[in-house]
Amino acid sequence: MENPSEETPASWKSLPSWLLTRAAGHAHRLVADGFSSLQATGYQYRLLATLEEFGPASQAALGRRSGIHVSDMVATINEAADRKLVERASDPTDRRRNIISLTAAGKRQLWQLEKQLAESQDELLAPLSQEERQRLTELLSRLLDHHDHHDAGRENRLPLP
Amino acid sequence: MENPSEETPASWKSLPSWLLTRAAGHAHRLVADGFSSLQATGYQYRLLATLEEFGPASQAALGRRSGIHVSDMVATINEAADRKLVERASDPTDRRRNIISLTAAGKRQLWQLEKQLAESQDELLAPLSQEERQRLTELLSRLLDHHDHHDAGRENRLPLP
DNA sequence: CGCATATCAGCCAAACTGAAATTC
DNA sequence: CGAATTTCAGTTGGGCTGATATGC
Repeated sequence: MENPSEETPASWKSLPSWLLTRAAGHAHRLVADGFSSLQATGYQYRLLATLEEFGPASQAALGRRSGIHVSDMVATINEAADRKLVERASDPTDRRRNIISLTAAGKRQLWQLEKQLAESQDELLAPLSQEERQRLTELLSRLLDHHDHHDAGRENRLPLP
Repeated sequence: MENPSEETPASWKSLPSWLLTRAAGHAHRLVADGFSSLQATGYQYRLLATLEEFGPASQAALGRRSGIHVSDMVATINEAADRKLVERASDPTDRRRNIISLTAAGKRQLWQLEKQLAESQDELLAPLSQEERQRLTELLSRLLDHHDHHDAGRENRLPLP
């Protein structure tokens, strides 16, 4: 989507799910554009930020902490390791595991990304006052709390044949 | 993403862009699941709703009104036509155009989808009061107004070499 | 001529699934 | 043995681009 620009109508365009989806689209574009100016993606940022916040960890643990799927984590780490932003070392105490850690270059890259990210948030929220920003954040948090704790354990409860 | 469920932390998880993206994810899942129980997708719904609201039109016009890309519109109409939900007739006054119109079956399907959609909205907003729902809607609308009218005419203004 | 229309082929990022090999 | 970990290959739905053929 993302270019009505000609005719503009329609009932469903005021539905909360639509507004949310579109707003998220703008947010995603702003953030992704900011990141790409530093040759990074959302996955790259989340990997680095999780490493800095919780320290070195196995790929599986990083996946759980960052919400990145294990199989995507492999590719994300591959790229970060190629660019010397993280290091992969095998865990001597458990030979299934790799221990991933942040390099100095990775930390510098993370700072850049955080700066970019802050600017993106500001651009995203530009039309809202401080109070409004806070109210939006609070409403969205309430929504997420509900659905995260409530929809958890959904999925495989299908009506079996 | 969509299953933290083990460890739960992280600074960036309170950023507006993140909250928005996640909330939109839940919204999308709820709506898509509802639609899929009627063998439909968002594109199918948007096509039918646009046809009902504005009447028969060419594929290009439907694309502009619904925000569905012309090339996706082709596939969407193909499927709807196969299922007799819409009819394709070539425009006698302009032989480039097809005129697409809603069939009776298409209208019935649209009603079902609208019912489903209303339920999804309610499930999505379950944790919010009426006033809160309205405030959320209003804040999101403000965000969209700004970015729709403001980011329009961005893209190809790159810093040339 | 330049423009609009319909169609087709393919790309992209993000979130997935499924399966295999290895080690605990 | 069952369970966890890493890896690879593939899929999905939504939003795209680019090219082509045709008619205005």
